[in-house]
Amino acid sequence: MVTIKELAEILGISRGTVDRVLHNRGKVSPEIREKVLAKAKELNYQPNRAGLMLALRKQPRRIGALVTSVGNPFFDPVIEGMKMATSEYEDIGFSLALAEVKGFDRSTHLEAIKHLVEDEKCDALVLATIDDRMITDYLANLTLPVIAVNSDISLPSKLCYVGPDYYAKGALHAGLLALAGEKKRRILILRGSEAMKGHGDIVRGFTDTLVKKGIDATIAGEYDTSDDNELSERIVREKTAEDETINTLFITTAGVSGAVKGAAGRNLLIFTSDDVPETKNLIRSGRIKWTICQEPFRQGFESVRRMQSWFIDGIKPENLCTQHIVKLTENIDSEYLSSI
Amino acid sequence: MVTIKELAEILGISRGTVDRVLHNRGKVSPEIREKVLAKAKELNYQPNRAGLMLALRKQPRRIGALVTSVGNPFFDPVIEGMKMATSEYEDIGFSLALAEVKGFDRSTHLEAIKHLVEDEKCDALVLATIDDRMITDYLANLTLPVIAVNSDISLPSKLCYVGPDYYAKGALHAGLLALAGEKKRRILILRGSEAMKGHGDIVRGFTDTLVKKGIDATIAGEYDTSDDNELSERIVREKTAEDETINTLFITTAGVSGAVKGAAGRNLLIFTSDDVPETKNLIRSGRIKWTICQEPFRQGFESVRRMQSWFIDGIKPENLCTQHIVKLTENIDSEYLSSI
DNA sequence: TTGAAAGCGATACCAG
DNA sequence: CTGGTATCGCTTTCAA
Repeated sequence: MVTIKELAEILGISRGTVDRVLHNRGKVSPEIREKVLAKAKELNYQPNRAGLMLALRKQPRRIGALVTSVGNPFFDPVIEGMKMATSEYEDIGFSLALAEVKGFDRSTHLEAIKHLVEDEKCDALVLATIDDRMITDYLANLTLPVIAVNSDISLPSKLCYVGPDYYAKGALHAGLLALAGEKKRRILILRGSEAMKGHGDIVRGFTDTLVKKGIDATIAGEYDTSDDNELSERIVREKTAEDETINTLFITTAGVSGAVKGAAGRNLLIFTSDDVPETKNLIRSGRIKWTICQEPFRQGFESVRRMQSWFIDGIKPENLCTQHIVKLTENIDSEYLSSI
Repeated sequence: MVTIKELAEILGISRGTVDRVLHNRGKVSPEIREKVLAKAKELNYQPNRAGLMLALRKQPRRIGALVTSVGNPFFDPVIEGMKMATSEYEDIGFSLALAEVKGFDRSTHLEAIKHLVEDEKCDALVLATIDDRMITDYLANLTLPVIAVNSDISLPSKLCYVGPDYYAKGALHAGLLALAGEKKRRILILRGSEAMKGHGDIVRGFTDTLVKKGIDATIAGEYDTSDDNELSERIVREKTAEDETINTLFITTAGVSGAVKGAAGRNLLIFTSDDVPETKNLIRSGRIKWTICQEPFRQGFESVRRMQSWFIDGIKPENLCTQHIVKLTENIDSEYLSSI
């Protein structure tokens, strides 16, 4: 509750000097430095956010965000969240530069990131990108703060990760499958690109947990559908024709409607991940039994907000693991866009 | 992006006058008033939050909160959320007065609320209370802003409600029960006090949905356990002895460990609401198959935060329906205290 | 190396 | 009814 001004008065020095000590800028004599630090600690000095924000607007900050939203409606609420967080602080000089790309090609991603840094002159990066050396090496050589959102990257200097634990998500799918009965399972899996580590983690979490729980299940096959509906449809149709024992379909990627079409006429238990519009109707009708969402709005909101806090009060943000929200017919229509 | 100062300069009048117009306080000549409003709209004037906050600390605000937390660990994270929201803005003069009571006795609640208003001199109320005329009549005669949290109240003047849709929660339980197999169900229900409307709504949502989905299920009985473990245990033991066809136990209240003890030796499918510590171990071990949580931390955080926003920028907050989080063994240990 | 002062946006109060 | 001014906490810049 003590302010810089009060601290200065108590110590009989000027506010400027106290400020210089507390922020390690400029030269201050060691004795005064010690005295200030001691007193600040004693009186538990905490900077006032309002004052901080007011002074901060002199140096506008641009936050660059990369999302693989092209052709993937999952990212729509993520972007909404980012914009919402930006609008809360735009009057103190924060702005958002959005780079939207399609898929997981590393050159495309690198190019988009370079655009944010070089053309948009961003002061910070919030990235939903792939964990590739070409990209992390480039980022490691920048001095910009980076937050990973939705999919984590191996960058020691990153501030934090905001997004789901994909392995746990796969495990939860297995838990639901166990709940759904002791029937013998033969499972066909449609998954997303290997380039994005999370896609593999979901499947691993799923299969590991099936084994751990001793569930009577086997995997009939695991295919990357490249988020393509026609490909998904063909795979499901062919595989279920080849192997009549397949009774379960696990779709962890886009291309859901194609896959479901391919399963027409067959009595499969189907479950998916996320509640993109394509999925919603199929959950409502009961054709898809459940889906597990991952708070996309919050991912966007929190990633940008954490970057803002980093600039405002310099506290290194902690990782945020978003919740896994199980959705059935009964709750598919509840709001995903919580108004925070 | 335009400020009051700029507005004043453009119009050739003082900042004080602009301020008076924009806040409807003090007297201003109609012509000037019109001019100011027109210009403000034209230039899309938005108050700057930093400036607002800085000026606001001159009038400290005390927010009074009532929670039925005594003997009910569900409210622990709610309180944490309230404290977290308070700490974010305490440097601009917000403080929290917490009144903790046990159970749903209306006189106890009214007394606690009066204490907040009269003794603690609170400027606003955030209440987890019962929807009783004695209480709402008292509140209606106050001029303080009120937000209902966790359980809604019939108070026309309340700003908003933050908490779950209990009926939907019951429906989701029914959805999960349907997922768990087509077995014929005979269900024993343990529920909380009628005084709290939500308790009844859960059961209604549950039974309505069982019927709607055409599930082969009957209710063996529905009992208020008063959150008491010994009573729960006795009821479960007696009822399951009387009626050997009972194969399902739905516990929507505290006293979970007692109820589970009473079910010892019997092969019941058990499910509950919320993940209080008492429940956690039983979910881990698989004795309880699932529980549905309701973001308690967020309820506390958002209710207080909404009240703060009401004071800071005067925007009437919207209702917030918290999500229903299905928890199985696989995700019972993921964090409930999301750091927002 | 340190002090003093201006400025950020909004409010409150005192004069006129 | 209106204008002017001090104030809030912090940063930054200019002098000393």
